[in-house]
Order: sequence, then C-alpha cells, then structure tokens
Amino acid sequence: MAPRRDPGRSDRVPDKRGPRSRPGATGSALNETLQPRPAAPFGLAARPRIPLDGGDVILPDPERLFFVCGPTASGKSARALEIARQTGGEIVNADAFQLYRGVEVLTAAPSSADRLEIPHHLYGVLPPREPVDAMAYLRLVVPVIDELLARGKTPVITGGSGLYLKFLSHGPSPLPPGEPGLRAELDALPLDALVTRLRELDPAEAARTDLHNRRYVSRALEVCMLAGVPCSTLRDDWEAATAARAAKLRGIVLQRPRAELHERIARRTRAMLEGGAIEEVAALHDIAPGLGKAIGLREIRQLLDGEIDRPACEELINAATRQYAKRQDTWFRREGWLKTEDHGSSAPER
RNA sequence: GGCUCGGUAGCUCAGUCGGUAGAGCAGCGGAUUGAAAAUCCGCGUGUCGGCGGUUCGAUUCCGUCCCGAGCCA
Repeated sequence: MAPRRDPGRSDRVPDKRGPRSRPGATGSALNETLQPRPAAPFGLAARPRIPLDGGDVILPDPERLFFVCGPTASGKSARALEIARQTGGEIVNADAFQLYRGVEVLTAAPSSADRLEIPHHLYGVLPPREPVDAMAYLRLVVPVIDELLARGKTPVITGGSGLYLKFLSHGPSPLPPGEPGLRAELDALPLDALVTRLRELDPAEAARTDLHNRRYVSRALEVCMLAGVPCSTLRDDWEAATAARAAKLRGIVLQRPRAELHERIARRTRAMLEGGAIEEVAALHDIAPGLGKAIGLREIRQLLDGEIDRPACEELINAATRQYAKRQDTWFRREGWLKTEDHGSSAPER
C-alpha cells in the first residue's frame, strides 16, 4: 500500500482531467467539436469551460466507516444508535432532507433524546433556502468524518439517500457542477432536441443513457458543454477508480417484510401529522427547489389550502412514502457490499 | 310513484355505429454519480350491475329488476 501521510485519509480520487493535473484542458480537436455551434438546433451560446469539481476531495478510509442503510421507516435511526453505543461511534447523517432545519418532524429526523445520548452530526444544518446536491453533501460530510476519526470515533453513517451515500462510499466522478442558467435553457427545450444534441456531442454517453429520462439526458449534455470533454470519458475514469475502494466498504442494509414496513410508514405518517408537520409546512417559505420535493410537503400544502381533507392527505403521503421505500429497496439491493440485516418481527435475534 | 342520467380494472373514467375492451392513478418489477424524498422504463382477463329477449354472435340493441345521483309529484 502506498505510504500515507494522514492515517485517516486514503484513496485520493484520480483526477486525470481536473484543474490540477491538467490545467486548462483546452485546444484539442475533440474540444473544438464539442463547442456549441452557432448553427445548433437550439440557441445555446458558447460558454467558457468551467473547472471540474470533486477531484480535490480526499475520501476517508473506507475501513474506518460503518454504513447503516435501508428504506424509510425501516428503523435505521434506532439501529444506528445501537451500533454507535456498541462501537463508541457517533452518528453522521446521510439523508438529503434531514440536512435541513425547520423540517425535523416532516423528515422524521432523530429525536432530541437520541441526540442527547449519542452525538448526531449534520442534522438540521442547512437553512431551507440553501440548495444541496450530492457533491455539496460530500463536501459537508468529509470534514465531519475526518474530525470523528481524528478523535478515534467510528462514524456511523446513517441514511436513505442512495446517491448521497454513494458519493461518500465510492467517491465522486469529477465533473462540472450543475449550472442553474444552463439547466433552465435545457429545460425549455423539447427532449428530442436534447437527445439529438447529446448524440452529436457524445455518442457513447447517448448510447448508455436512458434517453426517455430528461434529467439524465440534460445532465450528460450539461457535462459535455461545461467541461468541453465528452461526459463518457469522465465517467469511465470514475468507474475504473472506484472498484478498489468499494471492496473495503462495510455496512448493513435493513430489511423488513413489505406489509410490516407499510404499517410502520402509516404509523409514522400519522405521528408526523399529529406531531407538528402541518405547522412546520405552514411556517416554511422561500425554500430550495429540492426541498420543495419532500414527501408530505405538497400534500400538506393541499390540506392547508383546503383542496384535500385530512384522511386524503394522510393516504397520499403514505402512498408516496411506500413508493419511495420501494425505490430505496431497489437501490440498496444493487449495493452488493452492504450486508442485509433482517428486521422483520419474526427475525432471529441478532 | 313518474321522468332523466349513471353502474366498465382496487379508484376516476373512456370506448365498442353488435365481433367479449383501454387510459390515468394505485399496485408489482426495474434503472439511476451533482435536482435523488428527484427523474425515468416495463407489466392490464375485468362475470363491461343481475336476469331474460332479439341475433350466427350482446358489454353494446330491447325488456325487466337491483343500486346511485338529480328533477318532478
């Protein structure tokens, strides 16, 4: 293994095209072809290339982390607490929505009793209007983890946001960050125009992208245009860099029988509505677009506006939560490094 | 009691000028490296309210009954 100066850090993400190793990646014939052309089917102005973002992040040693994953309402918080007690660890949030302040009830953030017993990190740290994405989360979480490791504590990383977890577990692909102005332009165009353009700029990426999914097409196009390099080559680099690290990861994914999970979801929704979620939503204003997508937010607003009644609100939230839990199950099932832990009521004692 | 309009998938409804039917939502499965609690893809047999009649053939037309909504008494 390569000598390390800092025992708490390892696995620097390779950054072949980042600003440090390749300052000003400009001038190749390929880059010329990637420049938005004036005759493009839609009027995207030429843009200056912007530096790739993420190549400078130094990820923590995977062997010193422990991940607690699972669908919403599966009991992650309680299980993480047990693990933190047993290992002398502290809990680190990996939930995109529990990062926000002012929506603790709506997002089922850990109770203050739990937080008194064991230190919890990165809960309620962002004001509602602050946008986040997976890379921003990574930049928040890495210093917190480094600090725990320096104190000899095991970070027990707990949450259900698969993409955020994966940025921490596997590292980021150094790519340009999203740019709201460009996104707005792309959002205004019909999907087939985006697909046509992506096929021109990066056929390899187009071939493996779900071309029905506007988000993915738009993002791939955005990367090509902002980086001035095909998105596909940047992602290939990441795929290659990630395997060694993944082999050293440790963590669990909680599983419960579907019917039992649905019962827990229903119970939790009721507790939320009775426990202040409605008041939270009523008090929210000026929120980031991402937070606006929180399950329950739209439904409670409809309730406040008198468009639906309370039972309908509750059932809509339950349905949306069940669907989300299913998507989480599907995501975590693919993460082969996570050890499945059966938490059904008939499960054997651990 | 009379008249009118409805009764089709778990829900809301479309449709069949007579050849046994299809959308949205729900449900189930999947994808997913900077919006991710997002976004996207795949999966549709149901006594077409019951019973009769006409017909080679009725969910469709006719009769009758049941249920719901409305109007008139």
